[in-house]
Amino acid sequence: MMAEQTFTIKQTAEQTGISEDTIRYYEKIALLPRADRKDNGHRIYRQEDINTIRLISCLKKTGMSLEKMRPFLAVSADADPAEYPELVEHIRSHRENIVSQIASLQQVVDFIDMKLEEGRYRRDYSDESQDCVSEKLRGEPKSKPVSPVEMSYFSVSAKTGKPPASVK
Amino acid sequence: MMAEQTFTIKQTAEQTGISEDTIRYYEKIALLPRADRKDNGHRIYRQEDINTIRLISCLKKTGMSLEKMRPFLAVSADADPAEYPELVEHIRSHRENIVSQIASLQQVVDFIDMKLEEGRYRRDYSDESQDCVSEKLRGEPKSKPVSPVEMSYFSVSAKTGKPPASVK
DNA sequence: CTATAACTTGGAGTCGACTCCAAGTCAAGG
DNA sequence: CCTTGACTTGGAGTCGACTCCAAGTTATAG
Repeated sequence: MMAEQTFTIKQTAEQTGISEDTIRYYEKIALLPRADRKDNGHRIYRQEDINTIRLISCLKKTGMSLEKMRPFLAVSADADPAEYPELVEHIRSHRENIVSQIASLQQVVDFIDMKLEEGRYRRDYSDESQDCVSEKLRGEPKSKPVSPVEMSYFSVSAKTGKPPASVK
Repeated sequence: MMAEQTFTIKQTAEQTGISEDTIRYYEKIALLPRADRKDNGHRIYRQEDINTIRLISCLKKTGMSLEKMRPFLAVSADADPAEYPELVEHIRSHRENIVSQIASLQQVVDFIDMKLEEGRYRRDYSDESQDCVSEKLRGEPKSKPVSPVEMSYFSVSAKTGKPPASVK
């Protein structure tokens, strides 16, 4: 058996879709651990590292900032989450963010579908509908339903930015 | 009947969760149309404007840049999408983006669930699994199964189509 | 009359996340 | 030996999206 395959930074970039510069940048800000080097100083990556980079890329898609990723990577990298209860809370809360983000996204999809499908014979919708609202989320099929859900997620400040100007 | 309710920028900020500064900024970059002013020059907003701002906020959550929102807002603001076929294509394509983003997000949720639940009795997963992939999702709050996504979104080179080592 | 508050404007500053650059090292090929 | 190419480094520059500021206006309250 071969002693575990390794990759250059270029190969790693190709495999992950993250640019070499960005990978170095992640190392620079210590989001990634310092990669091992060959004798000539070149970085070498293993499958494990590629997985980590993919995880970063994945989390980025959820709108998580690089800073907030650190704890995730910690859990991912070493083992047992149960040993870091604080972290677990952190993560669980981000899970909720994501779930609500999915709802948000599904609503945009519904909104788009609505716009695209209803085509023309619509006169006024502008008063209550275009909050891209709905609530059921399923996968693909173009959903008709647009049930009135309170767009609670709208103002309740999802995650980005600051809290909504001190709610009275 | 009353001649349509209007709001100050402050009220609008409160209702939408978008700061006054940001609302003015959106106007400055013409993402929002120039708001009407009162005699004293203060901006006034109507329900329609608030809806538009909410739509922006909504689209932002889907990771869309302000620039790419412009066409969406055009469709939303005035009427019939069927009149702008180019736009419709644009939007349809973003819809696909979002759908795949939902898949992405669902996988992160699954990944988190996996990590949180398997708790400790897991030895190694680090070689192939932590691409935050999985495909089952037992009920939690609401969502049912979403879709049997493969990790195609993980960059063009989705290498081995190997199913995740059947988590759990 | 003053001062507080809610706004206006243009412009400057900040921050996260890259992205690019110059100068240097090293290995292989012509 | 010289060049080419793939890398290294530290640091500077860019870009999107705000966020803050100072100076000014108008309205209301004491």
